[in-house]
Amino acid sequence: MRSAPTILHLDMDAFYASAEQAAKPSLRGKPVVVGGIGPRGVVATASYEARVFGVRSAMATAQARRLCPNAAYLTPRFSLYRDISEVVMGLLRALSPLVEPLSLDEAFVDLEAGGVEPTAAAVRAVGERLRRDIRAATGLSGSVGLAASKMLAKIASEDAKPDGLLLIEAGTELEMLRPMSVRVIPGVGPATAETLRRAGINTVAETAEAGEAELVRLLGKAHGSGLYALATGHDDRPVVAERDAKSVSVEDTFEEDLTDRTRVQLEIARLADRCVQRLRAAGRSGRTVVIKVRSYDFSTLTRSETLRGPTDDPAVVREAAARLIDGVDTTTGVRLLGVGVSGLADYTQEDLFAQAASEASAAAAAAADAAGGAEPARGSGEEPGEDAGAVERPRRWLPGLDVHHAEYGAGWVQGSGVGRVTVRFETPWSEPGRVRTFAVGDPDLEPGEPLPLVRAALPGGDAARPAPAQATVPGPGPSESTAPEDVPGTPDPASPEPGPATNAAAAGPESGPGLGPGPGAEPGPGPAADSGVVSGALADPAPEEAPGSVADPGSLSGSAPGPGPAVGRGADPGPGPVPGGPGNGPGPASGSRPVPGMSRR
DNA sequence: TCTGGGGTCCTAGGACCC
DNA sequence: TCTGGGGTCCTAGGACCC
Repeated sequence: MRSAPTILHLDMDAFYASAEQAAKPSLRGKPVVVGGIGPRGVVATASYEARVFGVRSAMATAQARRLCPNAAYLTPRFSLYRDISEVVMGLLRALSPLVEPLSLDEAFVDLEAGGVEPTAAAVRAVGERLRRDIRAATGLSGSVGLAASKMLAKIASEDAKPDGLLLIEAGTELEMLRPMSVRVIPGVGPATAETLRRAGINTVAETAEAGEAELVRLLGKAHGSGLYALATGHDDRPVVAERDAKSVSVEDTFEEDLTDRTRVQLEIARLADRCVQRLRAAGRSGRTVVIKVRSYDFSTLTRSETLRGPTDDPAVVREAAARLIDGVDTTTGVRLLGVGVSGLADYTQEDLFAQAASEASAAAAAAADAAGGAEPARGSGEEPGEDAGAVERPRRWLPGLDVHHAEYGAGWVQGSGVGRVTVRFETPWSEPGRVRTFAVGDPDLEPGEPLPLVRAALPGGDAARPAPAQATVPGPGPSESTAPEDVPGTPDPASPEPGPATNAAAAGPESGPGLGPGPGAEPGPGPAADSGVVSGALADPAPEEAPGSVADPGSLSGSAPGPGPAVGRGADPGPGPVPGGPGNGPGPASGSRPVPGMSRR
């Protein structure tokens, strides 16, 4: 443990949800839930406004809908989050060469290695400036923890949320730590906490007092002694930049359990291909192929096979995966299938044949796969049955998706169904926009790309101020990089509507076209993933889609068509003036309250 | 309307070798 | 002709994290 709080931990506040609110002015100040939309989806991030209703990360989306029916339910747009993350990580790297990202929205920074004077005052100043810079560059807030060890810096940032900074003075660590629940210690999850609880250990102080021998007896060697060290404030884990991945895997949960053996084999082959594409994209090859099978009852098993040498050949991985699935009984129903490769080596063999093959498949697979890799409930259109090739995918207007209209400019799909698509025309820098409805085949409407949240966040840029109409070009570095991939492939089923309007949306169509598997469902063997998306959001009658809301004609007028009564939440954005309803300040961060042991993202 | 997707690390038993 | 010990690799499962 250092003698000065020179380890910084940054955690962006409600990252995905905040990014969506920043991108969609009509959602600011309103509950937003980002995650899987389908019947088996889970919440990735809930905005603070949604947390007030009890919505939490990792909760089933279905439960979230019950708790907070008026929230806007959006599918994640990873390309956007990745772009924002790159900007943030860039700011961190300007502070020190030692930056250790933990995910898109979290990282440790070793300020000492960055030459920051090891005093509380200097370190605090760096943290405050960082928070300002992040807000200026991304429009989002992040919380900062500063302490003498990784564990404490992380605990501090959690405590500082939202939109805060907490520095733990050297020497005061134990006193702050001891009364806390042992769950604050990284590595202590539900199972470990329960084991400890049964032994009468609930707090950090009790953990320390139990002694190392007792902890090892209860939890095993590594875990026990590791926990003892952390509980007594000993944490010398260094901040390490750049760690090579040790495995690559892909998996899909199906909307309905698979029972057909042929279908299971087909999905395994597809997953193997997607996995290899990712492996190759990373310039790696691997030696051990693993498949994962989750049954109808959620029990999960894995089977693996180690090859004689590393490979990045899709046929080899596909065959290994096929052999493995052959030995698994799937007659009772399969909920999830996965394929992974571990024992990674740097990709060396570079024969032309492989190269060509990879490029060929790239085109076909790129969109679908990239989307797949990035999107949970993707429904990228993987064509049923057939093989790659799918150049002509039916256009789907899934809620949340960015679009561009020849006349009205940039906007996003709020919902679609029955041959229509409703779009809200607004950009990150505009006022909340209006909603308009078009026929799904309207030639003036086309898929768009995520727009940068802050104008001119990049080099070339500097756009003084907004010029709404011009939504297109400003692709600043970041959004440009990945955007192309997933835009098209990214189906975002989402839901609907901000505030009160949501109701309308929900009510309307949802009931309309019959929810769920009704009659229309079963559109075929579509890949589950596929169906996932479509039916995901809401109804899904025809093969078309119909998630989201159908737009309410009412919204054309701009005002909230709403269900009149609408729960008290803010006024409808419509064209209206400032959104933030009554209580909430505009900032996403505001209405919040940290909720103790609460969520991550 | 139970429970995503992408990872990491640890444990434990068996095979195999010396 | 019951029987030791150690090391490494492989497989399977589980806990945990974001």
